Amino acid sequence: MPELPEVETTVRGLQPHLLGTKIIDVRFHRDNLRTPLDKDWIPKINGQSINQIKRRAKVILMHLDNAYLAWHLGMSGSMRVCAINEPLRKHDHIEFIIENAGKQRKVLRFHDPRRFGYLKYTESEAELLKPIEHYGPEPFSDEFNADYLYSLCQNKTQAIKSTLMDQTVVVGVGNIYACEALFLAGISPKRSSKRIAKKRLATLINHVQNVLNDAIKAGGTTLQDFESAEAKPGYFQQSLNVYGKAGKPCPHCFNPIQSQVISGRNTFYCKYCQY
DNA sequence: AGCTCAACCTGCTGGC
DNA sequence: TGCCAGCAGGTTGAGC
Repeated sequence: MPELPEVETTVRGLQPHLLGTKIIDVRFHRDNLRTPLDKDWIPKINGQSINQIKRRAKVILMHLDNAYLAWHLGMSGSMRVCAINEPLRKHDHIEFIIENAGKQRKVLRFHDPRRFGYLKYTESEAELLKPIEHYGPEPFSDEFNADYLYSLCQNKTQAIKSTLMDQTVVVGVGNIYACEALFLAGISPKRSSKRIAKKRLATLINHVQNVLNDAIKAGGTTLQDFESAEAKPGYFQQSLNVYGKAGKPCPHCFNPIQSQVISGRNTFYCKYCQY
């Protein structure tokens, strides 16, 4: 997926098209994504307006008049708004027909080849947030600071990269941006979390924030499956330093970038610049 | 308690 | 050219 910048880009792209519009109809083109799709609520949301669209962690939250929706893009999901007569693409699993104040209709489509995404309907905000209530702070919040991260790391022997990708520690950092932030901070992804000085963790936090911010500004990283809400590709991939660059020269020292699986995920780093 | 790994699914790429 | 193994941005839960 879409890591945090891609989800944020999607939210920003959807807002101008969807806010204030009314849901006319919902169509499912299959029965299940990661979890079964429950059709019972469809009649309940027809006629409701979309009043708010926001992001928490990697989840897109929509507030309707009397209901809430949580969308997760999984590993390959994307959402786009298009003309109502545009032909369905393969893997367009969900459609929301929407109508604006001028009675013009468009369609919101959820596309997800690998079907790791989900759509959840609830009628209370508490229930909406339940699946993500154990999550850690947002990476841009004041809560995500060196004191916080240092104290958490004290009882963790696992690799710092695994800690960084743990959504209960901080949300939104996936494999790409974990690799990139660790490279910029000069910290080896394999280093035990408890063996990193607080000052270095402060540097790491800065780079996590910078890397995510730059990616949001660039409209998200486009790999194979990501498309932003208006189906324009993002451009951040041009500025990746190490991710996916095994064997290519390190931008700092020109030695070849290494790759190694850490906690089941391929990890890219420079063994000379990161320790 | 902390950590690792498999599983969920399809599509693309690279090697033979 | 064509086939097939391997790999891909996330998350969860089982098992060590």
